[in-house]
Amino acid sequence: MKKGRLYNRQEIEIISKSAIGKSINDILDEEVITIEDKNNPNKGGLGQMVEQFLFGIQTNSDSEPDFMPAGIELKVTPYKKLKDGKLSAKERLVLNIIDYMSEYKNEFKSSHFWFKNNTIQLLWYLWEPNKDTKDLKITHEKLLELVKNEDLKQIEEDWEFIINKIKEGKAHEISEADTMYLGACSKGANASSVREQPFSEIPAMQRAFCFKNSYMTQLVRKYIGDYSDVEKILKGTTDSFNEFVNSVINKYKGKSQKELMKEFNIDSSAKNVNSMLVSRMFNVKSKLGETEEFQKANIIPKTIRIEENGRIKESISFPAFKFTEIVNQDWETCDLREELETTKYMFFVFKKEKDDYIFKGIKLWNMPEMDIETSVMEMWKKTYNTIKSGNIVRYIKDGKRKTNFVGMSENEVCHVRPHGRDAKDTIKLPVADKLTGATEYTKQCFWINNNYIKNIFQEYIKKSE
DNA sequence: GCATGATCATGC
DNA sequence: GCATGATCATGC
Repeated sequence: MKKGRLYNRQEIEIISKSAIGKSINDILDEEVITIEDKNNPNKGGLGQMVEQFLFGIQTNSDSEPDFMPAGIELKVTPYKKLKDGKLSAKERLVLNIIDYMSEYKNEFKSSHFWFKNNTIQLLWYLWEPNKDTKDLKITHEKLLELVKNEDLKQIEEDWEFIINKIKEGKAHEISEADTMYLGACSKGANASSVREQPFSEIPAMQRAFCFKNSYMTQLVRKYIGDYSDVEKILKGTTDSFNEFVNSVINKYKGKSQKELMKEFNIDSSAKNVNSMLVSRMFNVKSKLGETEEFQKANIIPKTIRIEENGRIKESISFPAFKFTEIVNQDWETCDLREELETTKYMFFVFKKEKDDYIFKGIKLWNMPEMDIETSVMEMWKKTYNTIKSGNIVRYIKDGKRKTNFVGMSENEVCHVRPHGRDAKDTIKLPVADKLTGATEYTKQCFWINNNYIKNIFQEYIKKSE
């Protein structure tokens, strides 16, 4: 029954289910499959091999779905096990390239995106390090029908957002972090892979629609496992994410830190008391950023305090990094770049008035590509070199160590500073520090400069002046 | 006043 | 015990 592209929905389902528990090598060992190319199974990735050896279709770059007339697109996608045992998607799911010159003419349901991807047969395989691709096993399958998907509303909103940027002549400003679930990821060898856009002379980076890594991770946890203890913020409401967030903000806007502490029965001198208040606003037990909706959209909540004079006193910290991991990465694929390119930050603004901080509202923001590829890159590369060369401590004065890490005054956007319990909270260095001989050093993290971040909050700073 | 090193309370 | 979000403390 080799019909290739002509398989119908039921046949696709049967074949997909038959692949579960098998690797490409297992599939090739089976007698049933007799494809001409069976003896040349070395080209392409796992996805192409599955298309070829499981379904008997040749890789193509057709604008149609893989199976016609069934109208089903086939996607083979990896997930992995994290150190803490949780599952996560290994990659974003890349869909079709965005044709800036034509896609804007369509409505969502008549778009090329919809035509190609409205029904996707997913095959998941478990990615494991140091294992031959042909030995990785397919473990789960799922037919993803967008029309029945609980996230369809958000996906359509995301599509509209991207299309609007094209219509505004701003295709060159699109960022994957712009949207919630459906993203526009860069596609091409480097920043010089550009194409024309209809409403501007500026060439725009080639991009494809994708389901963002964070969204795929939630699908993995939902359909493969590990999902039960994830808290939701949307409980017993028909509101969309945005509507719900707005209703919560409006409920608490204008209240002070002291009032909110009283209302939520929090008596704490913790430095992150405002973030505790924010979790309570959303009636979340743990952390707001760990809820299903925030994870799925890759939104990280942060609180920010604006002083009476409009200054933001403190920079914004990231989790501490591991020195040994930094030197094993390069800029193109490092965690920091990945996070900044794909993450949206939801700032909860507290502004100082008299002896209290008033909750003023939120601001959604992601770092512009331009800043990531210049200032952040310079900082990251210098951090890499500092660690790799063992040149961390510059000198010691009054018991305090002056370092060669990138400081605030040196970089417009970000810097490196300690981040731990105290100076004794150390972690292993890949290369001993030349000056002190230390083989461990106080944990550090990347910080976004307070003065850089200030520009984002002009509306809040001006408003009450 | 600002930049930098250091540190705190919490939750799991 | 540790990671995290965040603010404190001090010398120039």
